[in-house]
Amino acid sequence: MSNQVTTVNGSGRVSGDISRGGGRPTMKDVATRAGVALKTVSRVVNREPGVTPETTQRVLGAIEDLGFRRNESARLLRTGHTATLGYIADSWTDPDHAAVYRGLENVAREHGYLLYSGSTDRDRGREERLALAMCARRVDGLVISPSQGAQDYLIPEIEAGVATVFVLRPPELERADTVLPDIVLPDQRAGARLAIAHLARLGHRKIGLLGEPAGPRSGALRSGYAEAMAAAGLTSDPAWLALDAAALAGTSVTAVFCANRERIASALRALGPRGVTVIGFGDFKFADLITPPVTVVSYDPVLIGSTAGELLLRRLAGEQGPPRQVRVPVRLVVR
Amino acid sequence: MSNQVTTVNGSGRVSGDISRGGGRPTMKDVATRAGVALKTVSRVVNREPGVTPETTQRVLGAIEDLGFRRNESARLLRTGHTATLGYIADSWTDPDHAAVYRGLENVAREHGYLLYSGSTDRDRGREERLALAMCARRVDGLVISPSQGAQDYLIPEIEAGVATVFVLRPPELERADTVLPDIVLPDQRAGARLAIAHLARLGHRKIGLLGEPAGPRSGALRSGYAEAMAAAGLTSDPAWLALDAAALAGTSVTAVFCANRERIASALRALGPRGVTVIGFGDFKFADLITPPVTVVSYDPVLIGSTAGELLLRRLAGEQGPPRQVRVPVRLVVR
DNA sequence: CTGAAAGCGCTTACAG
DNA sequence: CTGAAAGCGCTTACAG
Repeated sequence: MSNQVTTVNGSGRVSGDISRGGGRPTMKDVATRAGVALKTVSRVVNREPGVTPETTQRVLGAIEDLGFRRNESARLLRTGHTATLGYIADSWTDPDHAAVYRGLENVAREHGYLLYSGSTDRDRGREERLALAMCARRVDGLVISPSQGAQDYLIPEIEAGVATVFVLRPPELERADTVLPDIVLPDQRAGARLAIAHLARLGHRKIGLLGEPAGPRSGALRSGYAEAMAAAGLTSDPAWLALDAAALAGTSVTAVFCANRERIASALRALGPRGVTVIGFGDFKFADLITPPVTVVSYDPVLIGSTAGELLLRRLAGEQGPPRQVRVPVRLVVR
Repeated sequence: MSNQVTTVNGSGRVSGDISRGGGRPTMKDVATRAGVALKTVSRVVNREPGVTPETTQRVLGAIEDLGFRRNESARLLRTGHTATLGYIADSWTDPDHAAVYRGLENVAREHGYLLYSGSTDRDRGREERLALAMCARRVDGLVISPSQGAQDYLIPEIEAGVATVFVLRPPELERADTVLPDIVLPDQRAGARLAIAHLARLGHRKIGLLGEPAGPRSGALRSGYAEAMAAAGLTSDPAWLALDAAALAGTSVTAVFCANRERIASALRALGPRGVTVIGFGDFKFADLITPPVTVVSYDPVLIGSTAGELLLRRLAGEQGPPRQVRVPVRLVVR
């Protein structure tokens, strides 16, 4: 797409130029104008009792006249906490990460927290820089989708009291709560079992796997697949494990199990109307409009976000105890 | 989907309970430990010149021993700005709003800004509360996707120096920069023209409109459609303007122009394999997998976000002048 | 009912 | 090269 943009100045009806104003009024200014002490302004602003109606009116008048709005950052500096949480996602264009944010924000809003956020594109360096920048601003808590690699940089922060919850993928660090879908835990293959069992029920016996090219996580998926095949009473040809989209059309498999949305799309594009059943991890918008129909293993990412938020708030409320591992159920969306 | 989640405590291998630590070391603590004045610690931390290597080493040692990390919020309070921008979106599950965030974050990261963010679900009250909460934290700038209604609550903030840019939809307030796709400006119907002209080229003469049910924006779309029909030399039946998904199947139209992604999906679901051509605003992931193929009018939301960020930075750098209206081009994705 | 002082954790302006 | 004091905009603890 073209990067060209068009700029038009003014609308012909506007009041004038935009210029940066100078200096906001402070409580001190309000106090001077109202002829009271700083502390009295503070009392009025905080609705503390023990101020006569007349004084209150004078102060409120001065606030109105000056357009005073309290500097929350200054208040929070004195108070010790910041009423801020941070969220570090992979990417805003990944629907799961965006949906986790929605769930987290719901909880944050209800409890008066504001959110810092940023994305890493799965770059560990960006993850660390973002997390430490948020900690330097003294966020009360952090929700992180961990990139590949250790999270040791967080240990001093956690010890200093930053509540931390990892979501969506298991972290290496074992000193924080986690909220994961039931498909990524090493000892639980609920997702793979659901999918393979469904295909077996439909009569499929030759089921291929379209996974990640390589890396530490591809092994977990493969063993999950193997386990699920065995559980369904099926044997798997080693060749079915090493599939990529191009090889797919040349095999004898009648169904293919895909690691994620991108793989589902690759399989559909490679196969065309060949009658091979496609199933995989991750539902997506308007998936119901695709022919042939594609069944998916799905979970509720919004629930992951809200659960992470609630875990965070409980820790901030003082809950002690070992790290919690919360599993969000997966389900089959049959099409 | 079930709301049931499973919690497991501990992993059997962890070092112990999670507990909130107490108190971070401050510069004062570092100064005491290093046997220097506060100001000297500040010099070392800020890499100011004029500190002997020996003193520097003592201070760095104390920082290391204590695990000191400067409180950025306190520094910024003194400095006067916050190096923070705010982004207020409709919803994180709307791909356009998430993509705008990506573009904005790219610019923010390069320039050392952190981002507050929140979503409104198109609720004006939430928009106002979020924006004012961010201003109370003294964000330097704000990027807002405006909900229905006036944005007058922002006037004092803009006058106090909060740089503001509206994105995606035109605001009522005329005192801020805007970055909009070329389809929503009242005097520019590029998007509608592109779509209708394309259909006319394919030989369609009876083209329906599947728009918003009602409201102030449905009128704009209808006149855009009418204008585009006239520009293509076609006449439009009033009945084709009042379509909903259910009525669609009963009309004689051979093509239908849809206001947004949701309408595209409704049309496809209602029509099935009926041979009516569907076209509309808004591309989406895996749209190429849908049969019959659907052509869309699209734009680059990431570019909207980065452009908004650059506009913001220019204002923060002191640029004066009338509000700028930036238009991001739309294009046809033919399928 | 109201206020003067000290402090949150840092930087700025000035002195030695 | 180093430091003591004042201040960013607020709240806390105490006094009258």
